[in-house]
Amino acid sequence: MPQTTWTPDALARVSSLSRDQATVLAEVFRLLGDPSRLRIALLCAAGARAVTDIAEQLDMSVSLVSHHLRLLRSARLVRPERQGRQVFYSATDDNVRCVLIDMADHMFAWGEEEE
Amino acid sequence: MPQTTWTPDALARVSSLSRDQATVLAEVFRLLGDPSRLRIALLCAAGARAVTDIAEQLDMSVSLVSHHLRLLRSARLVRPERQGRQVFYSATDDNVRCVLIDMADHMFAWGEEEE
DNA sequence: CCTTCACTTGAACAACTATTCAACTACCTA
DNA sequence: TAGGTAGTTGAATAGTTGTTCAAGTGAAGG
Repeated sequence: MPQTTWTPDALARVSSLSRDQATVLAEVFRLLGDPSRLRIALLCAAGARAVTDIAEQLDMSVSLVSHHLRLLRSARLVRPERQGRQVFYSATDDNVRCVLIDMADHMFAWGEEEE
Repeated sequence: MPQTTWTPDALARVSSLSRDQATVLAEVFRLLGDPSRLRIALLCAAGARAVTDIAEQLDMSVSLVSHHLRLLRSARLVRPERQGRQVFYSATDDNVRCVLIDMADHMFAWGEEEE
């Protein structure tokens, strides 16, 4: 059930973003705007995973996954953690995890109901 | 306050998107991944606006705004409505409006709190 | 009809991006 | 130390994208 009213604050903030604010915000959207990267990000949001495991599960080359992880890492969307030879990646914190999963879940449900 | 647990359903759905599902989902993120387009989309989400007004308010050329609106339109994120010589664009429905504003508001707050 | 306003469209171009391949580093173990 | 496993990184490339400019609609007014 869609919400149809927001606080004047939220509306004002959101509809009058400065160029700089929009750039920062868009950067995150842009990173999630690639199918491969989106799947990697969501996988990491669901729990820590090693690079090879991600590559295998998503049927991508390790190199490609690593390249994408570097971008997600530099935007602080995921965080690496060495454990022996493997590097486990996961969402940087609960906040990021929350936003990622909620957005995807929200938009996924939405995508299913139309048409 | 971040949510740290989700229904197994939501987690499973979100972390095991097929290539096709990821592509559809990523497409929307990709569209919002450009600063200019993001600002246009949010402006339309906040209320119906004519193309010239959008261009003026965001300091872009009318042509550029129109190009971006075409992309947002073809993804059914915005909807045109002729009124005399002007064409007013707004979010296609309350659901889209809700998702757009909530996502932006959410991520905007998040962007502010880090660092 | 002609003009003006409001917008759309197509071509063209520079900038950027996803992917692959090969070479490289880091860590473990035998 | 030698060798294998796990990941990173740089270059190269094919493809995509944002923006601009010029030309093109469609509607209203004279």
